Amino acid sequence: MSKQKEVIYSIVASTMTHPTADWVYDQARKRMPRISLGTVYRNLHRLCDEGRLLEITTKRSSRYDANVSRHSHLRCLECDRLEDVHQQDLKQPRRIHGYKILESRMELLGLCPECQQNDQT
Amino acid sequence: MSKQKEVIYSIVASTMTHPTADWVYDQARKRMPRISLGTVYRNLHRLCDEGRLLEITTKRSSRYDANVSRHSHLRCLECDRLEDVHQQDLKQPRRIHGYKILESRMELLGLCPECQQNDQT
DNA sequence: GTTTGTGCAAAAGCTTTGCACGTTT
DNA sequence: AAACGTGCAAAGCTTTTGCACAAAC
Repeated sequence: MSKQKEVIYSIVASTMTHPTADWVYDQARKRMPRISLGTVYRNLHRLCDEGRLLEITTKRSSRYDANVSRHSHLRCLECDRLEDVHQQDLKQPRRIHGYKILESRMELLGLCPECQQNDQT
Repeated sequence: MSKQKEVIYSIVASTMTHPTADWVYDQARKRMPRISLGTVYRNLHRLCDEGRLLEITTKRSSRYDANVSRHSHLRCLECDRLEDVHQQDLKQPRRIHGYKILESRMELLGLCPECQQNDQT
């Protein structure tokens, strides 16, 4: 684990804001002024591959989360703010954490039949 | 409703593949060779604003869906294929439409307290 | 000394936008 | 003519990548 990777992980782990790569880069430069954005992206990907971070795809950009346990997200349609929601909070329907809920989407992620077959090859 | 907008809507409505803007552009050019990609993007956005299309954000790009009724999505982690899932199909847990399910995410979309306040101003 | 990671800069998507022109009313 | 939509091209943003160099093993 390189010094850079360690710093990047600790930055993501230290916040609840689900930061973008660019925000992580800005923070990282405070500690390592010569770090490059490419390095930030490379390490964020590696950390995701290792299962230490979660990547959440947003309209504008990807966001990263050090909480890799099973949970859902609450996103503001206006400012793109992203928050964690725990399972037990999901009982109330129209209002959670002060948000006015307008839509909910369930996304199931996996492998389609074709890709499962290709994997065996 | 301009001729271009009509063509764009009908292309999205004619497929179940949740196409990207680029794919829509390719199809549209077959009918209107001089249509531009900018026009495709502009009209896709207008159609979303009018509630006639749904935009689904993917890692790679945005995808569009003419089925605006409440439903969930099934996405292949490998090839990015996207399919609709109906509520009643969600009972079986690990396998749906032949997909091997690896993760599921619920996303709640709405307005955060701050944006609700700004809206009133 | 081989492997792995880095900084830098360029390139590669996808998407948006300024502008002049065309269409519609 | 005023309002709106278009085609084209340029620009904008996020993300990826090739390369030479540095660090780690």
